[in-house]
Amino acid sequence: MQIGELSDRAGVSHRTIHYYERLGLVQPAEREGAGYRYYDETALRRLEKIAALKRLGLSLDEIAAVIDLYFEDASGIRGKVKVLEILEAQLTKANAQLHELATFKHDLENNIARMRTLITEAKRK
Amino acid sequence: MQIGELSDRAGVSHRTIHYYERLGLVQPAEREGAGYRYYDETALRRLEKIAALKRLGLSLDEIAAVIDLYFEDASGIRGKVKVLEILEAQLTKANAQLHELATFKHDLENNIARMRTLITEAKRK
DNA sequence: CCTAAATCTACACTCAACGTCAGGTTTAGG
DNA sequence: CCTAAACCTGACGTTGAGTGTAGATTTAGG
Repeated sequence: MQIGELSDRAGVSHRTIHYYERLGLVQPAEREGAGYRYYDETALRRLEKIAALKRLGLSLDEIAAVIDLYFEDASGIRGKVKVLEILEAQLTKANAQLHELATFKHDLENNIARMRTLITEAKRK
Repeated sequence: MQIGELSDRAGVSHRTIHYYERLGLVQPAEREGAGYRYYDETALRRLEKIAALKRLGLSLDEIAAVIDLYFEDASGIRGKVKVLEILEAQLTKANAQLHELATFKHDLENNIARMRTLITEAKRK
């Protein structure tokens, strides 16, 4: 698959893929002859994973630090202790975020109920 | 309280507070005489709320759209239907995010366990 | 009263994460 | 064989969220 199809399927622009490539986030499986990039399915899965991690608020740099965990053979991971530290830091962050998100959701639901009441009252008047 | 104390207590720079003011996120309680900004405790609470919403991934624009819900008298909120739409969209987003975050946390825990095993093995060898 | 610390405005700069544009090459289909 | 569509690189532009700096003013403490 070429970059056009990949970008369509992943829902990102080809320039974004180029950019991610420079950051080491995705690499084409092949680059023969004229220099066209050819990708396999794992590239798509990587882009989807990147999108998911972005939604959680990770920067592209942070993503670069962990993305290989999802795709590389476990035994091939270098600097395991370092990676472990990153993961544990992220876990702590994730827990805090879960807590905040739950609170936020609760507040939202309260506010929505409040808004509904106000709107109904305003209409009745 | 002046901007220096506020920025210290909120853990943001005074430049950031100026910036937030331009976006309508915080306003000084008073601006008498020489133009110095004087804040009350609610300003601090607003800054803390802003930080919390940022941690959830809201942009400053999105925050501007809802921050008043937390501080303004409910009956004073203009454009209630609009606000309701924003809130409901955010609730949907929050639910999706909760789900993703839970998955992410689960993956993290698995990966941490995996790293631990690999490190232990490497040491024993 | 005087000076150092705090504050003011305004403009410029940074950084991440892209998008746009220009000019050139390559490939697939009629 | 030819041309439109897809691709390439490189340079520059943009947006969001600030940070830095300069020059002027103000205020508080000795």
